[in-house]
Amino acid sequence: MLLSEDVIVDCALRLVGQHGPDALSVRRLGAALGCDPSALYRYFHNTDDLLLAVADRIIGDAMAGFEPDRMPWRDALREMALRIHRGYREQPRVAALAAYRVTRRHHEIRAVDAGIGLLRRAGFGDADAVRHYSAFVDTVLGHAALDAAHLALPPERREADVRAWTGAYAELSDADHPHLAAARAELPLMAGSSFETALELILSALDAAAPGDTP
Amino acid sequence: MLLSEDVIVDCALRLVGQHGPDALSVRRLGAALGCDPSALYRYFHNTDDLLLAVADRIIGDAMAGFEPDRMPWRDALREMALRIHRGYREQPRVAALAAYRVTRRHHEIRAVDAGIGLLRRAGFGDADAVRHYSAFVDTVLGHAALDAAHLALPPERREADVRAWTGAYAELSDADHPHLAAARAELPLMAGSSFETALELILSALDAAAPGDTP
DNA sequence: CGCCTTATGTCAACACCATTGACGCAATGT
DNA sequence: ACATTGCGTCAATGGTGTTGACATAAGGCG
Repeated sequence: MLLSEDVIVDCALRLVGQHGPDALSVRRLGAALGCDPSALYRYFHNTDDLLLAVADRIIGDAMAGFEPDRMPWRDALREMALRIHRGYREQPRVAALAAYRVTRRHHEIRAVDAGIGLLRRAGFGDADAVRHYSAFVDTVLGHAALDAAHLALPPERREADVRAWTGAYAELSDADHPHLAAARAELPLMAGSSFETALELILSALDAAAPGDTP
Repeated sequence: MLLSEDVIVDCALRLVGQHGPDALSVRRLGAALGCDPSALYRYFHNTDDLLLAVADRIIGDAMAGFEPDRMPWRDALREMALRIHRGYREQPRVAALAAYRVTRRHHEIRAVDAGIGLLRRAGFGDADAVRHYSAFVDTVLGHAALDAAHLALPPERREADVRAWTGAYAELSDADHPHLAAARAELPLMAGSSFETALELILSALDAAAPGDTP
């Protein structure tokens, strides 16, 4: 028994980390494992299934050691968001492929249970807790996917995007773009990630909407 | 001269609209146009180039007729978000690949100018206006990418994701997942898009943070 | 022990995909 | 009238996921 789900997922993460997202193909994976590509179908129904397993591994690693019960719900939600975001940011190439998927696997299920629990602790009713958790986690995943996609770009393309905000965007005619002209000095702020700003906005909105703590 | 950039982009949009996102391939496009697939390379450097041309058309269509000056800044931001989200949602395959790009083109520049203008009108200083616009638009784009990617999935996989929330997720042991158990009846809420909930959260947070209107 | 079943990896093949370079043809400008 | 250019075709290359038949090894059991 050479292969196993874990061995394959390990290898997939290593492969994508080293050779980019396009390296994740059944054939290359088989070559890296030293087995026939079709052998993988003994362990995963198809490539989508494999991708979900990889995504769940990322979630599990990111959430390892998370103990939401030891802190206020806002802080716990913030830490959860930062963990997920960091986990995907460290594997940008996988994140770009998998951030938007429902893995239906163990680690994701645990995370969802914890997240909904935090919002119930904030005083939300069951329906509101689910709705707000959904909005919260999708916002985090959306930013993670965006930032990951940006990180996964070839370096020269990424630098061109950054330069756009400090260079090209700053040279537009003032008449056509009065607000860009007024805020010209601040435009480089557009180049970085806005994840933390958005996270604090969402958290403050949830705080304002929460019926009341039940600590 | 049978072909042209416009004819090809038109056909690509029609093709995706009629036969689903997977229909967008050079071969099918060639077949639909009645020409050899390789003829498209006379007009576009590669498929990515073609995709960006299609994306540019989508952005232009989505923002056409937007007049932010005619309404309160919150309503204008909301409409802007809905327009961008709808535009991408109608072309999921294109959105999934292009939502995170900085186009640096005309329509994007206009939108950024308008958005920053709205936050300046809300009373934010230049730096805060840029920071908050960045967080706002990235949240919208992140959700658009997520929803689009979900819609771009093959139908049976999308349905499997939806079923996960109504089926598999509802059958977990209560002891291991107390909050999922408590909110079991509400879990199907996780299956749909959370974009509008998140949008209202962000808008209310911006509203609360705004120093004061300058209408 | 010997047989039968099951698990697991191999192999060849199918049907797609993007992309490229050589080729022919027709129109255009000189 | 001739050369050049633009444009579509053709054939080929090398990549992709997935499938079904085949071989081989491992246990379970009479």
